[in-house]
Amino acid sequence: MRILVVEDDPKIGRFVIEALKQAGFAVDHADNGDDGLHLTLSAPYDLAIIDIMLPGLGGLELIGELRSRKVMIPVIILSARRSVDDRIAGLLRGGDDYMTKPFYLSELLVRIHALIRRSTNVVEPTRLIVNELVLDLQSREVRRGGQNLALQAREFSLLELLMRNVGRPVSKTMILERLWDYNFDPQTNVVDVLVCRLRNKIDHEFTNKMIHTIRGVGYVLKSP
Amino acid sequence: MRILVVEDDPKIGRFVIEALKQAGFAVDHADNGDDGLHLTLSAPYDLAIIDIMLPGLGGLELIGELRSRKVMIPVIILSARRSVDDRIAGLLRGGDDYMTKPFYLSELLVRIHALIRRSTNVVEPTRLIVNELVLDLQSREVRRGGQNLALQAREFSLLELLMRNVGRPVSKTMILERLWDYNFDPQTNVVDVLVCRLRNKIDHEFTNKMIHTIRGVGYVLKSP
DNA sequence: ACCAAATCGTATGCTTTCCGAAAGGACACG
DNA sequence: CGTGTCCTTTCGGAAAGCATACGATTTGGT
Repeated sequence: MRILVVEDDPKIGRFVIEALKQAGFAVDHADNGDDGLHLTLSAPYDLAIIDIMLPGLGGLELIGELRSRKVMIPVIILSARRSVDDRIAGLLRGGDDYMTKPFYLSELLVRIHALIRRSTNVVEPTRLIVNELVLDLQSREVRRGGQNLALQAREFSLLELLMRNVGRPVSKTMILERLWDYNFDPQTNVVDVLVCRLRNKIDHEFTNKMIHTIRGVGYVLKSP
Repeated sequence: MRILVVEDDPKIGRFVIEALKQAGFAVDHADNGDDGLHLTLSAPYDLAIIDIMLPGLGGLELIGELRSRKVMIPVIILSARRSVDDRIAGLLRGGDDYMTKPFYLSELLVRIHALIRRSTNVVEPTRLIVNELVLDLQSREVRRGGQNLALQAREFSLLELLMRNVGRPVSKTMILERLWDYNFDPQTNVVDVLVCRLRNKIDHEFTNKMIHTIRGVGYVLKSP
């Protein structure tokens, strides 16, 4: 899940970004409206969190631009004021939400999940299960056949991605985009290495391998 | 949820009222005991926050009046003094609480929610138990395997937070937000230090460690 | 009111753990 | 059989976490 945060206050920005990363999202950040617009147009985000008060292109204008260009990602608006401005109300579609500062992070997270659920029409499960492989998103635990596996952050995200696409191949580019910052261009074989590391933990001591390579395309997770 | 604040110090009063409003409560304010009494008798509040030192009718007398008229709303008493006065103790019912100034806003909010939960007959456990670890919310005592542990206020809160989320990781940002005030400057390692201190008391002399680190995310409490 | 003790945020090094980079071998496919 | 893709291992810098020390502030007792 990729989230764009458009917020100029460095303190709040850092705070929110840090929290979202810890919650397992891929997060990009813009500290003004113009950069925000460019990013949204160039990368596929699942959600945007936009402050109203921005230098240059304001939050409202930004949203207006997006809507007029038919970019329909759900938006959470951050505002310092308590009451909902009419202009804000006008811009918000059904898939949007509104929060006043200060807010509790837990509340922000709840709303994010609600919005994503609504916009994708999918009930977000707390655990992913593929055959004997179980990944618990809440406790961040991974088990294969009763055995607990200690994955690190990146490996965990990769496995999550693979499990959400059981049977469907996931391309290397896809993995790159989902797990690393958008403008990260590795000249190296990071993805290969990551897959290798994940395999060592998931497949190595099992006869039935679950991660398969599709040459020239990417990888698939298959239940044996 | 309607809350009445009876407080004559304008600075503290504004501070608390603002915070409560932002937390989503409807707040009324009286700056002396007599007005406080009239308001309580004329409007149905879910909770009252009453300062002890008041001009005119004092906080204690106000509570006494309320109780003798069978107005049974839960009360949070604010006092400048550290020790619990006997007269206060006598007036407090089960549904009341007590705080000394200065206090952390976050703590006030926690107590408000606890009180409202209690008074609305949602069962609120008085003690949290995770395996051999017992935390008593009322007496504020913590024991692990019969052994009594002396925790600081912050350590206590942290342990409470962890115990309420057994098995679920609690992110550092979450801890910051819950134990300190909103967007407290996270440039330091307060959380690390606090966790370290708590560990020394909870885990240090035990073989089964209960607090585990999840790199890049936060901490979990696990029963061994 | 004063002093000792306790508390708690900050600063600072140390240790551990990640994870990207690189390189060479293995394998698949034409 | 040759080329290109993929796998695996190793290495080192960087980051995250841990522990300790210090000092400002608060607390509590005389």
